[in-house]
Formats: sequence, structure tokens, C-alpha cells
Amino acid sequence: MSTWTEKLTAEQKKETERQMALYLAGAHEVIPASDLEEKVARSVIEGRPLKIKLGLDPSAPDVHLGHTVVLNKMRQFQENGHTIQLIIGDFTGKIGDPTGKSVARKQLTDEEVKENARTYFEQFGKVIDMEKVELHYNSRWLAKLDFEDVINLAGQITVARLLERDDFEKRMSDQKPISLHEFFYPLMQGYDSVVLESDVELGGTDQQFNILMGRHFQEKFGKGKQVAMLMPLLEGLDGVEKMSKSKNNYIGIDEAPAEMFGKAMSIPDELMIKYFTLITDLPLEEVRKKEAALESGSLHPRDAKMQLGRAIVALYHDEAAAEQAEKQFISVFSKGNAPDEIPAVTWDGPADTPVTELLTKLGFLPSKSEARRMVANRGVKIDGETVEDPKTQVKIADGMVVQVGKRKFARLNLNQ
RNA sequence: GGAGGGGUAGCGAAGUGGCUAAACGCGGCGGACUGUAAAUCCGCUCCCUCAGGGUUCGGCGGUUCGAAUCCGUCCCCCUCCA
Repeated sequence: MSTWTEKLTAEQKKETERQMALYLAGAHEVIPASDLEEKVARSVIEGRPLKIKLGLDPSAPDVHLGHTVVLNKMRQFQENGHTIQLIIGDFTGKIGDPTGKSVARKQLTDEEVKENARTYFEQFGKVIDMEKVELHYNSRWLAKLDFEDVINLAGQITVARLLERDDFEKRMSDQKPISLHEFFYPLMQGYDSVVLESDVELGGTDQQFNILMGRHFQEKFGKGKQVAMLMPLLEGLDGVEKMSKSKNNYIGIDEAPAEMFGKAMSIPDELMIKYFTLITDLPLEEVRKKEAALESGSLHPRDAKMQLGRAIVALYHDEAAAEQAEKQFISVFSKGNAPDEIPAVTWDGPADTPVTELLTKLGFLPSKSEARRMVANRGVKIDGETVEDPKTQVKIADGMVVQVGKRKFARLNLNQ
């Protein structure tokens, strides 16, 4: 590293330091940071962009704020002229990443993979410039390896080394099974880095082992060693589990402003600062100020969270939508009013209808039984009045507002 | 190859002939309280047009007035030894 820093002019040094500070912000760990500095410095001197790799699981194209943690980091690299390598793990996906508690994963057809890739593309475009991204499918090189190649690859790593992975280690000590093929996942991911000659691989902290494998294999194959850049995992709305669609604790980057704002309001207080740092573009020092204000009590947690909600909506929609979402939130949830804009639903059923039927026809509840339960639980309001009896007959009127729970509203429109 | 353990509702886990649509916990949903936070409290949570009906306890057959519970058979999972 010293050899490189010595060659830097004052200006280059300053530029290197600027980029480093930017990249390090919010990152959980960079392994090793000194290598990153060297790479950045070299890139500054030679005017050569770094290759920043991100692997994508082709089976889960639901893009939510959890993904944006890594994407935001990618964008920073991109904005400084570096190259992003997105890898669709279409081949790897067939094996299934053993990270976490994965069971065998269902195989995707080529069609599905393509479709999922398209979804990624569209949605990632909200954060990074997709025009400048390099896209790769790892089947391109992995599918070509024959058995001998695979054995050779496997020869570059020891079992002991593979068993170091937390996940495997734990399963060993718990006497849980580990299938042999699971060992190959890190090998494949690592091999991707060999082929693409990546300089940096980004991922969540749960990817540490896999990313480090890339480093290992690159060295074995006589390539430059990539830096592992690990971003914190973002907990979802429940504040405990990692944000994911299957856990239903996510905020999708596609969602409507009101929805986003509302979900943001429901995150646990303890997570606010983390959200601010990782998924908004608020500068670090501003976040620190908020943190201090919260601690001293000069900023009410509720207000801080509203600011967070606004920031998020503004990012994926715009400032006006953010303001609107906040207003509506205050009106609906703080004051208990009906929202300004209630989706209008055309009603062409009978003018005199049992509540249960009304609710199912509106699509609020899937069955009359559930509708009945909901009414019994006092979760249904018509024109602001709680419906007491599941057997209630409703006289439909034009403009009637039906509400289920706190969030589902509809205004009836009579069909003339 | 040998020995043993197991498959119950979204998950975890009771239940070993009728009182079991199946305890309990978690999760989820609704309500109260709030800041749609946390904590707490109450209710709901197999399906269905309701104090009524339908279909469940890995699959299939059988015994029985009656089975998640007994018998047969098949499938799957796990552990240990080799």
C-alpha cells in the first residue's frame, strides 16, 4: 500500500481520501480496507475504473429497501466513475445458496430467470444508472466447466476452510446434515469473481464467507484479489428479521407513497437511525445530529420517524408526494379521519345487502366467514360507524365509505 | 449394510380409541391504549352462507358403533454405528 500512496500527488491523495470516506460510510466492514485504498488510489492515478461486483439471486426479484442498502453503495461507486458488474446467478440459483436456512430451491426456467432479471433491471434503475451497468449471467461460464474443471476448482480449497463458514460450522456441531453440493456454492460464486476480475464485491454481512472465497480463488488463479465490502443487513418492519418479502416485513421500492410512509411509521424507534444512514441520502453528519436530538429529547421520535417517512417517499417518488403522504397520514391516523382520496368502487349489487356480502364483494375479505369474524372483532366501519352485528343489512348509498381495519377504505359509487 | 428416532394446523410443540377441529407457545389479523413505535390488555386465527355443515393429524387400505390415536403397507426425513 505504501508504494502506491507514495506515488500520489497531493491532489490524487485528496481524491483518494474523499472516495474512501464516501465508500466507508455506512459499511459494516471492508476486508481489507487497506486493499480498497490501494485500489482506489491506483484507479485515481491510472484513471481506470474499478469493477464493482454484485451477485443477484434470480429467484427473488422483489426489490425492497433492504436491497437499496447495497444499491446505494453501488451508486456511490458508479457516480465516481467505477463500473458495476451485476451478475444474475442463474446457474448458481440451481444449486441454492446454503446461507441461512435454505432448503432445496426450486429450479427456475430460463423464462422465469429472464423475467426476474427484467424486474431487477426496472427497479434497480431507481437507484443506479442501468445504462452503465455490465450485466452477466453466470451460466455463461459455469455451465461450460466439465467435471475435470470442477475437480480442479475444488482442489483449490480445503474442507477445513469451507467448514469455517458459520453456517456449516453450526450445522456440524448441531449434527445437522450438510449436502456436498452446498460446498460448491461458495466455489461458484468465487469463480465468478475470477472470471470477471472484480476489484470489489459488495454484499450483506451474511455474504462474508462467499465473498472472501472470491478473493481466495482469484489469488489461486493468479488474479488480483477483490475486496469484500459488507453492508449491514437491514431489519424489516418488525425490527428483528432481515427485511424480506417472504417475511412480509418490507417496504417495496415500487409501493405507493401513502403505503411507504405508513410502513416507515411502523418501524421500531430503535431502527430509525439505521434507516436514515442506510437507505436515505441524508449525509452522515445530519444523521448524527438527529441521533443526538433524539437522545436529548429535543426531537420527538414520532417526528423523526415522519421525517424518515418523507425522506423515503421523496426518494422513490418526489417531494410533493412525500408531503402529501405525510399530510394524509396525520389526518387519517393521528386524527382518525377518512383519507382524502378513497378509492372509489363501483357498486352494482343490490341496494340492500348483508355486510358480509358487501365486504367480500369489495374484495376486502376473502370469505363471508372471515367477514363475519371481522365484524365481530369490531373491525368494520361504515361511514365512520362501527358495524356491531354480522347480520346487519346495509342500505347502500352513493358515496358511502366502507372501512376495514385501519387501512382499507372504499367509497361506493352507485351505478346509475 | 446395521440400530434407533420421527412425519399433527403458517411455524414450534402436546395429544396414543370417544369428552379433540385437535392443549400450549410463536407468528398473523382485529380491537383498546398510543406516536399505525415499544410494552400491556381483550378477541379472532382449517374451510363454508350464522348456536349448523364440510374436510383434517405423511399416502393408501383395514379393524371398530367410533381412530390423529390400533393393524397392514408404502413414501419421506433425521441420528448413530459401519
